[in-house]
Amino acid sequence: MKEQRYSQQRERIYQVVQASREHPTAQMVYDALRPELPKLSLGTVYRNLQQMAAEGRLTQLDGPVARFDAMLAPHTHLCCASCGQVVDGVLPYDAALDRTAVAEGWTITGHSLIFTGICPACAGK
Amino acid sequence: MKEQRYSQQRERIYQVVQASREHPTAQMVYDALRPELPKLSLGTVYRNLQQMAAEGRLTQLDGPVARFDAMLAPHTHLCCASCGQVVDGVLPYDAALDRTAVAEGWTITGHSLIFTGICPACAGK
DNA sequence: GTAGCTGCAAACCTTTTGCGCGAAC
DNA sequence: GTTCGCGCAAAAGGTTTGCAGCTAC
Repeated sequence: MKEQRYSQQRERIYQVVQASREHPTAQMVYDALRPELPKLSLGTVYRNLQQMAAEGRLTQLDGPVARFDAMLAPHTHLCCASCGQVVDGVLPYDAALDRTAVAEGWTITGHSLIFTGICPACAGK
Repeated sequence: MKEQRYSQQRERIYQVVQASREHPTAQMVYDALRPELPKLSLGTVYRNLQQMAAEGRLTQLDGPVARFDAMLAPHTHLCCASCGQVVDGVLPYDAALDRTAVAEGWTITGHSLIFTGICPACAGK
């Protein structure tokens, strides 16, 4: 395992993901930081998000474009089919499911429960 | 709504997705059809998969690369974290969840339950 | 004859990567 | 001083799109 050094950029990227409630994409993080770090590179954002996801410091949400979540406690998500926004769900994550889902030979490490629907903003269009 | 015409390509694309149990990607469908339809274009595969997904004739599975499923009955999926393969899960889909998950102002249309783990093939590496 | 669909190729967007310089230790 | 991280730019997927010709109706 490689030694990891402090970097201002990584800390700010993490803070942006943590402060946001919208599970930002790499591009969103980049845009959010551009005003204060004008020299920031999008490649750096990707590198750090991926690194923190690998460490388990962030969770990566699959989708057409990857989103990141700093809330590590398992929970569910709601995804709007119209605008693509993702918000946290109210239903708790049921870890017991992982035990009942075992299939022949598989080792289950977790699950993701994503509800699809229309968000309030898009419903009124 | 636009009128839709029959096309040999679309039918074969659908049949490939339906016949496969691996939830193929566009590229996989393309490769599968190349021998019999050498002039087939990857763009045509994408266009038709997307069109059938929009119609509800296929389901699109999110991920780093999009996969398609012709099994419309709700069910769960197992995704291998190592090789990325997706297989159908044994646990039935619980439609009742959609009613309990309602958040302020949202209209829920369905949900996706994806288990992550290691498949038998990758476990033995 | 009139749309719709195809094949082809270019464009797009997201994500990854190679490299030389600057920063952390 | 050594190693790691950054910024930059190019490359690498995956997916979409414009267009001219062919096809279903």
